[in-house]
Amino acid sequence: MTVMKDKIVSLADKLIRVKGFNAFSYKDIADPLEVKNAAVHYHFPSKADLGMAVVAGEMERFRHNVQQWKPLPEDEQLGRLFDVFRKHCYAGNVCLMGSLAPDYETLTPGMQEKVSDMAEAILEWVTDCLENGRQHKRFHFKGSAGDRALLVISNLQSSLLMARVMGTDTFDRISRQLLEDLRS
Amino acid sequence: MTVMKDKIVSLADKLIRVKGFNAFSYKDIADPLEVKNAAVHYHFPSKADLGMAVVAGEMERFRHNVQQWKPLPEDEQLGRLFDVFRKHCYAGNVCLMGSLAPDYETLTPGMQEKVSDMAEAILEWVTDCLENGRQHKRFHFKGSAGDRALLVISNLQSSLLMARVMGTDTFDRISRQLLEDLRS
DNA sequence: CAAAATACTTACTTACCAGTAAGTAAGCAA
DNA sequence: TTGCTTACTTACTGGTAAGTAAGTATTTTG
Repeated sequence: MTVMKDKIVSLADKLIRVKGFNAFSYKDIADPLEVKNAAVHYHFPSKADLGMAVVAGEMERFRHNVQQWKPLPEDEQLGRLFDVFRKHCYAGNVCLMGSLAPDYETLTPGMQEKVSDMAEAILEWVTDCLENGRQHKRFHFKGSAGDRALLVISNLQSSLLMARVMGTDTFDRISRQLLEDLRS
Repeated sequence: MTVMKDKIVSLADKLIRVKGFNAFSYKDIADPLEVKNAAVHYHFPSKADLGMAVVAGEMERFRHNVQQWKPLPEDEQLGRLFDVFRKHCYAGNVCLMGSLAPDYETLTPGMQEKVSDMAEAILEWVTDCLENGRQHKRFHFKGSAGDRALLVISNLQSSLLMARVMGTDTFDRISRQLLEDLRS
C-alpha cells in the first residue's frame, strides 16, 4: 500500500465512523488530501472497493492486537478490547459494525460479506476469550460463552452509539457494569 | 394528520429502519404512494421535518404502549418491550435509535434533539421499570437501575443491528440471556 | 535509452437529490 | 358565486454524487 492509499483508507475509516458510509463522498476525501476526486477513484474504483479496504484494515488491526494480547490473562485481554472501544468513544467515533450494520441493506454483496466476516471474527475471539477465562476462574457467567460473547459485543457496539446521543459517560457506565458482571 | 401524511410517515419510518436516513430519498416515498415528490415536500417541506415526524410517531406509540402495560408486573412490562423489538427483528427492521445514532452528526439540530429526547424517554422508562421490579423482587441485579437500564437498551438496540448481519436468531440469543440475567 | 508502469489531473458524463415556483382541480365557507 | 384553502401536479433549479476517458509528468525497468 502506498502512502496516499493509506491516507485515503484512514480518512474513509474516520468518515464512515463519524458520518456513515452513505453520507460521505469522494470529495470529502479528495479535498483534505489536496487531490482530485479522480485520484481517489484511481486507487479505489468504486466506493464499495474503498469500503472493503476500510473493513480489511480494521480486521488487520484487530488480528494484530489480539496476537499481542495473547500472553495476558483473559480478563485483561478483554479489558484491552474495551480500551480500543473507549478510545473510539473519546474520539467521537462509533465502531465499524455500528456504522455499517444499519446501512447493511444498501451495501454491495461484496461489502456485506466483509462486514459479516468481521462480525464473525470478533465474535469468535470474544467467545474463546470468555470460555478460556471461565476455565481459569477469571470470568464467571451463566449460559454459553457464545451467547455471552454476543452480549458483550452488542454492548460495546451500541454503547458507542448511545454515547454519541447521550454523552461519553454513557460508554463508561455500560462497560464498567459489563466487566463487573463478568468478574463476579 | 391526513391519510396521506400518515402514509408518508409510515413509509419513511420503514425506509429509515431498512436503508437509513441518508440512503432514502423523497422519490422512494413518492413512487410507491403514486404521487410526485413535490407532494411529499408539500406535507414535509424538508427531510428533517419528515424525520422529526417519524421520531414523534415512534414516541407516541411508545407512550401509548407503556400506558397500556402499566397494570402488568414489571418483568412482563419489560417482556412486552422485548416483544416490540422482536417484531422489528423479524420484519427486518432496526430500531430508530440504532438507525439514527450512527447518522447523528449529519442530522439537523432539530432532529438531533428529537433523537436525544427519545433516548432519554426510553432510558427513563426502563430505569423505573427495573427499579420498581427490583423492589417487588421480580428483578435481581447489581448496580444502579439507571446503569442497568442503559445495558438493557444498548442490548436491544444492537441485537437488531447484529441480527441483520448475523441472522435473526442472534436477537433471541441476546434477549433470552438478558432476561434470564435479570430474573435470577 | 526506450518502453511501460505509476500516480495522478483535467474535463467531463450521467444520474440523482432536496427543494421550489407556479399552476390547478376540488371542496368549503360567507 | 366569489374567494379561500387543501392537496396536489408540472416543470424546473442548483447542487452534488459516483464514475470515466483521455492526457501528462515522473519513475521504474528491460
